[in-house]
Amino acid sequence: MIDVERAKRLQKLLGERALRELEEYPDIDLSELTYVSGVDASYSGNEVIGVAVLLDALSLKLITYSTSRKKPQIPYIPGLLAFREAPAIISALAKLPEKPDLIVVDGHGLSHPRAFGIATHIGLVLKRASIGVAKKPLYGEVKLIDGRELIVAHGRAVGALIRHGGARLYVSIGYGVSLRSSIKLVEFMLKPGVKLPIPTHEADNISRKLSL
DNA sequence: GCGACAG
DNA sequence: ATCTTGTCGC
Repeated sequence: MIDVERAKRLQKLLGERALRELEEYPDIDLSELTYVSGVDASYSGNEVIGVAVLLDALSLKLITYSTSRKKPQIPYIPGLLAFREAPAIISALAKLPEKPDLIVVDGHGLSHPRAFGIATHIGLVLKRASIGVAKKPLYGEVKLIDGRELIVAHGRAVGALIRHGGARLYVSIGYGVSLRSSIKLVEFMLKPGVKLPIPTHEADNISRKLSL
């Protein structure tokens, strides 16, 4: 079992670092990407099932996927989701035949109480660009800026609320890619009739079947 | 103390 | 996340 207070202190330390480096995160154009991954987790009995799908970045077609099962080392606590799901997800990502250029995570990135949500956590551990896409808000205020609904947290614009087919998606910077590009890339990965970006939708799909 | 609270 | 009945609407 993980020490909750220790985990929060670690997040605060790494989150402050992430906020400092935020300005240096580069714009990343779709043309620079070859592979993109979508990750998700589900549960079966007392195990966390991590799923990582590998897609062609341009066509968004599924190439393959991998999974990993782990015993949760902590109960679900809002703000500490990564300590519960990231181990299985990172393990699954390591099994893919190719390293993705971008990882789309089911959950928040910098729109987190200590600026260190699961998307940022996974991106930093693997040193890969990542974006968080959550179905519900967690932390930060939505403000209209330049005609866009941005998520402001820790004094900075770290994400955006994107309305898609009646639903709302809370997109936030994960790691290594600017907010501007994160929004643009997620919008590209959204398709009519599918609630989530294709990468996480595919991971969700597979993840759900494996928990049965 | 009260309410909020990703998956 | 997962467990679950009925109900509303195309």
